[in-house]
Amino acid sequence: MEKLNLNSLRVFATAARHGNFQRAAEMLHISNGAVSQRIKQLEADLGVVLFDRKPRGVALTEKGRTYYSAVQEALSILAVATSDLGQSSRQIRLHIGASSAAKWLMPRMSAFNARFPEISLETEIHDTMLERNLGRNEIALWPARAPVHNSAHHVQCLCELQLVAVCSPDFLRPDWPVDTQALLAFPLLQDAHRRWERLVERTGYDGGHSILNFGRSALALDAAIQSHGVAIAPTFMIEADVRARRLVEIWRNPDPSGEYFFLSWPKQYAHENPLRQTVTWILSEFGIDTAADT
Amino acid sequence: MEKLNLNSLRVFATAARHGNFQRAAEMLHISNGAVSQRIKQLEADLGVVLFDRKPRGVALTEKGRTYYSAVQEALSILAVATSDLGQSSRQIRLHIGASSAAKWLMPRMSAFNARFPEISLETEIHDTMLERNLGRNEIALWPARAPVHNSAHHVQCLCELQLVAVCSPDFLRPDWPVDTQALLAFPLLQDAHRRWERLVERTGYDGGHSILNFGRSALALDAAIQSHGVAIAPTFMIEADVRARRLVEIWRNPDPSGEYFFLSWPKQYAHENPLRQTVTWILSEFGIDTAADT
DNA sequence: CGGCACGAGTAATGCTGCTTTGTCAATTTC
DNA sequence: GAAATTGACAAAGCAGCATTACTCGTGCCG
Repeated sequence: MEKLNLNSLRVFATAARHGNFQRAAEMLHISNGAVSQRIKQLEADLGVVLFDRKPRGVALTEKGRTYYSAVQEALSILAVATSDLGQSSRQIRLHIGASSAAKWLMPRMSAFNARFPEISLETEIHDTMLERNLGRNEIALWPARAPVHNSAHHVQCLCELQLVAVCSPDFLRPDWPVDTQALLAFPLLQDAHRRWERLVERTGYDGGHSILNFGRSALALDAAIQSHGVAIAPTFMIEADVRARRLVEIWRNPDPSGEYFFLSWPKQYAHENPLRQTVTWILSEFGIDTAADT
Repeated sequence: MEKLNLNSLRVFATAARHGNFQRAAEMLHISNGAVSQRIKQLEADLGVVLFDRKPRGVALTEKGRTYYSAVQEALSILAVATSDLGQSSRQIRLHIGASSAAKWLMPRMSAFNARFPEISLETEIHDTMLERNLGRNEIALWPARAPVHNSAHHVQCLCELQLVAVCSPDFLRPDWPVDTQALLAFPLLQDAHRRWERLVERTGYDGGHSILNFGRSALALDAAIQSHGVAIAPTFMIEADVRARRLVEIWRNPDPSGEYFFLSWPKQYAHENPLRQTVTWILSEFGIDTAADT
C-alpha cells in the first residue's frame, strides 16, 4: 500500500465499471495501451489477478470484485470531498444531461434567478449518469427506467417520460391531426435513443420513411423548429417551445414509455437552505408539492 | 477530480499528518522537493490553498482540514482493502514494534505454533504506530500513554509498563540489591525512550554516570545480556530472558510509568476464528481471561 | 547580534509511465 | 469461410514526476 500507485486504482475502477479496457481508456482520456499497462502493473503489485480476460472485454475475478467495491467507495469519498472544496454555500451544482439542460432548465433559468437571486446555479452537463455520490450543494436530474436507490441520496420521481411528436407550426398541413401510419411518412427527426426507429419496428409499418439522426434530443427539436420534419421527445422537453408557438404537438404515444425523470439530492445536506430551496423549486415546476416543510 | 493526481493526495495526507513537508518526504521515502512540488501542483489543480506555510513546518488551512479528513478516510479504506486482498483466512498479520517482537513475541512463537498449527502468523514490524484501520485478520500491539479509541476497533489494555533494571547474572556484585543512587553509577544502557536520562534528571543525582544509547530496547537488553551494563525495560520484555537466567532483575521503578501496552483488533471481524483465537491467546499470555466466549 | 539549524522553494537532469503504432486472436457478418 | 470488427497486448519515442543540489527566509542559542 505504501508504494501502491493510486492513479492505477482509478484506472482499475473505471475498467471494472465498464468491463472493458477500451471503454475505460475513453472515459479517462488515455490510450488503451495505458490501461492495459496500468492494470498489469497493479495486478503485479498486488500479487492478485483482478480481471478474467474474456474474448470481448474483461470480467472481475472474485477478489477483483471485493476490491472494486472498496476502491469505488474510497474514490467516491474523494470525488465528493474534491467537489465540495471550492463550493461556497450559495452555489448549487446541478448535474443534468445536455438536452434536459437546453430544453427544460434554460427556459426556466431567468425565473429561477428572479425568485432566488442569492443562489448561483452552476449547471454541469453530463453524457453519462454521474457515478459518484452527490456532495454538499449538488443535485442531479436524470432519466432512467427505474430509480437508482442509494442510502446517501433522496430520489424523487418527477414524471413519466411521455413521448410526443412535434413539428413547427409552419410544417402543418390541412390534414392534421394524423394517425400513426401517416405520421411515419414524414421526415423523422430522432436522437441517440432512436425512438422513431423503434416505433417503426413495433408498428411493423413498411412504407418509405426517412430518418434523420441527431446526437442529442435538443438538436432534433431545433431541427423540428426549423421545419425539417417531425421530432419525438418527452413532454417536459418541448413544453417551453410549445408555449412559445415554435412547436406544435401533433401526436401522442399511447403506450407508456416505462422511463421516468428523476431528481436526487444528498440526504446529509437535505435540510440546508440553498439546496432545499432549489429542490423544492424543481419539484414545484413538475407540479409536486412539498407543503409539509417550509 | 477526473484528472486529479491521486498520488498527490497521499502526499497531502502524509504532510498534513506530520505538519511538515520534510517529515512527510521521509515517511514516503521521497525527497523534500518532490513533496513541495506535489503539494504546489495539487493546490493549483484544486484552486485551493491547503497549507499555511509557517517558519517551522506547515499548518492546514480551514479548507485543508476538512479536505484532509475526507482524504484520510478514503485512504484508510484503500489501505484496509489492499491489505485484505492477499490474505487467506488462516493468515494473521500482527503489527508490532521491533523490540516487542524480539523480546515478547519471539520467545512465544513456538508455543503459539504448537497450539495453533493451522494459523500462520505474519509479523509486521513498525517504527511508528499504524495510522490506518485494521483489516480482516489484522492485529496490532502497541505501547501508549492512553488507548487510541476508534469505533472500528476493539482496544484492550494488556498491562501497565512497569520499568525494571536488569543486568547479566555475571555482572552481579556482592552488594546487591542496590538502591537507586548506587544503581546510577553503573554503565546505563537505554533505548530511544531515554528512560535512564529522565530518571537521572528526576532524582537529581549528579555523581558521574555513563550512558550508552541504543536505537531499540531489544539492543539495549542484548547489551545487558553481554554484561555491558544495566538496562531498563518494561517487565513484559525481559520476562523470557529472566526465566532463562540470561538477565536478573536488580531494581524496580516504584513510580507508575503512566504507559500501557495495548492490543487492538477490528470489530467487524472479531467473531471470525483465526483472529479470535489469536486475540484470546495474546490476552491469556497477559493473564487476561475471556471465559465468556469459547 | 552572529552563527547555526530548520524547513520550504527552485532548477537541471534522469527515470517512470503515457502515446503511438502495430500485431494477434476471437467473434461477428455477409 | 473471407472480411471486418472488437479488444487485449507489445515495443519504441516522448512527457511528467523524482532526485539532487542548491537558495533563502526564519527562529533559536550563545
